Amino acid sequence: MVKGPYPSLKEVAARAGVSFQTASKFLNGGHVRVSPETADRITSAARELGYSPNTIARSLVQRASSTIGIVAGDLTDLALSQFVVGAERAARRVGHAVLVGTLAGDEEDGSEVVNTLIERRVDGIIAAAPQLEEDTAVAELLRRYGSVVSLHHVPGGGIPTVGSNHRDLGRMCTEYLLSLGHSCVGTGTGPFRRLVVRSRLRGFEDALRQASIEPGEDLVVEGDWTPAGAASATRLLLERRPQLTAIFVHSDVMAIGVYSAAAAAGRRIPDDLAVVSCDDVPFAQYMTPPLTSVRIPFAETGARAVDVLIRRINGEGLAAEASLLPVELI
Amino acid sequence: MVKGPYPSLKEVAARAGVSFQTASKFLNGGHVRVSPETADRITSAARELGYSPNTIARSLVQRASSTIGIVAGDLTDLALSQFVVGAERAARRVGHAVLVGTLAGDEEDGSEVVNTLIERRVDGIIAAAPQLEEDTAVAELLRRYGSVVSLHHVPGGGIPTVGSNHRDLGRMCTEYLLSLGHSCVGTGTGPFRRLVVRSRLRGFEDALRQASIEPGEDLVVEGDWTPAGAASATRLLLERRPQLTAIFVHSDVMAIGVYSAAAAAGRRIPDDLAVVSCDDVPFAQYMTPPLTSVRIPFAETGARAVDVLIRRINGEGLAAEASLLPVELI
DNA sequence: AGCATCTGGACGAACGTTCGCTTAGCGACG
DNA sequence: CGTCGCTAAGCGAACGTTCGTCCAGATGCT
Repeated sequence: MVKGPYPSLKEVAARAGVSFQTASKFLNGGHVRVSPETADRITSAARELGYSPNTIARSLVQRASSTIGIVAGDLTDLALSQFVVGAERAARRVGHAVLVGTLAGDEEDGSEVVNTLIERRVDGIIAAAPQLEEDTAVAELLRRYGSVVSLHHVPGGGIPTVGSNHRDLGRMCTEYLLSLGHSCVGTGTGPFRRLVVRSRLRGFEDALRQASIEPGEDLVVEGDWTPAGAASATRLLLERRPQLTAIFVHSDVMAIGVYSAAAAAGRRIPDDLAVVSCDDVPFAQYMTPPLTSVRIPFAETGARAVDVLIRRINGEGLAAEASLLPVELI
Repeated sequence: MVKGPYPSLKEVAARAGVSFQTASKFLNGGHVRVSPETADRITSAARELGYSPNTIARSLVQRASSTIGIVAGDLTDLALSQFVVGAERAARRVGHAVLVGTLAGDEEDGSEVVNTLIERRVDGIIAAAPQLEEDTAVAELLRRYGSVVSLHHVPGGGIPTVGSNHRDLGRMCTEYLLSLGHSCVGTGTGPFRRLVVRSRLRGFEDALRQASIEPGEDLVVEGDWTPAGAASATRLLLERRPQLTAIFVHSDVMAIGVYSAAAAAGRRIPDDLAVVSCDDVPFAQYMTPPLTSVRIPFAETGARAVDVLIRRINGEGLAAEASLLPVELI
């Protein structure tokens, strides 16, 4: 219960018999020459008093908080939480703390969250909330605020983005199904308004065309990331195209809905219906039958985002989109 | 790209023709009487300049950062992320920001994370990392630091805890299976070293005894939260007690492993083997067959934790364990 | 001996706030 | 007419650092 009044540099210095500025230089300020004996006195004074530097005061004078903010969407989403974990680790490694604001749920005010971060003078902001794709107010706020990196496309552009190449991902998944010998392949997607979804869809079409198959509109059903949506998408697909033998869905959780709908329709997986999805959640291989899924390197993306952000904070240029590569898995 | 030099109170005040202290009182300092006209001048000066209060400076003089720290374990765990989301929302509602430190992975140093938070002078800390149950170094650190609330038991005690009543939960799940007519019920648990696990186990035994069934040791197999562990636990259970017809597992993700093992053993669910678990992950009802699961109010627990913490920060007593209640679900 | 150079450390200022005390102006009251 | 009380605003200090400059003494060189 030490609490409240932390010992300050002044007290440490007094005990060591030096000026507090000297103590500051020695304790926090890197490499200043101090005679070995004073060094010793300061060190032990600090230890005895249990000195802990006050980052707040430091931030004030340095005008940098060594803190970055993350505006996160629904952390409950595995993808996002992996991203945040990756980002936090990377940030800590470079001496930055992470302030998170969640945007989960119905209509929380994005601007409010961002403003909270700004008032706390974070050095930079990472946007990792899909719903920001449609929020022009927040987009404007972020654009005005220099150091920002986003996981998703931000309306109006001008903000560097990190992520994976989802067009490749869509193509890869589809090609995998085609390579298995399937010729009638459908897809249950996420909401079309998301850029990722549209990218994956293009990849899907790419692959079909390359196999000289016309990617008919009836092969595509929009979903909403939920198993329920995926289940009804599957029903619809099977109804439209009874000869359908393969499905590419946009997330592992959706795949569960596909399994469920397939069972209800009396289709056996993978004999009557092959399924491939993406995310590679830890339980994918334990589903019956095991799910084929593409791993998306969310944690690495988080680390990458921090990397780009720090560079931006330090004023080093670059604005391009950084892409990372996905890997197949069974 | 406004960046760096935010306008300060002084600049706002200069533009409005008042002293900066007056501007401070009016803008941030609650209800001070100011003549309507000056109020107006200050307001518009602030708006024109795009003034944003500097929380850092405020924290320095007030010796309170309006920030709380969360030491979180693996955020990738749905339970924990729900908790964090709940906590963050609650914190924001009372004007506090949230600094997270993750402890995910092998051996990250808990003390280091906690120290980072302390150096940033968070007003209080919420511990939400299961592995802290075994970390006496961090426990000591937290105990010395007054305002702490934990989601898990902290070695040495002295730290208030929030959570659900897991003994009741264990009993509830087991009774449910018994009420279905099963008389040979087994359980696949989490690691025994976790208090939650032991509590649930006691509830399991309570229920069996109440039904006049001897809770044999061979009905219990320790798992590790993973589907793989649960699958082998299931195999072991079925091997020991071929007449087993019901299983209670400690998480929905583990339930997936049970399904998988049951399928491999040729047991049909729920005809040959009934399964109940807890967490109520969103996809539980879409598994085939739908999973019966107990909902644990993680988000509410997070909010509750913040509540207790804030009270502690304000010096209002109370140290007891606060419990919340779980609800059945199909 | 005189001067430049280095070394260990002190010192003042600044960062942007909040907080408590003081003050100028003004109407009311006895 | 002197005093009181009120209102609107100003002023100084403090919070715990970092940073650049300054200074005294010791040492080296000629």
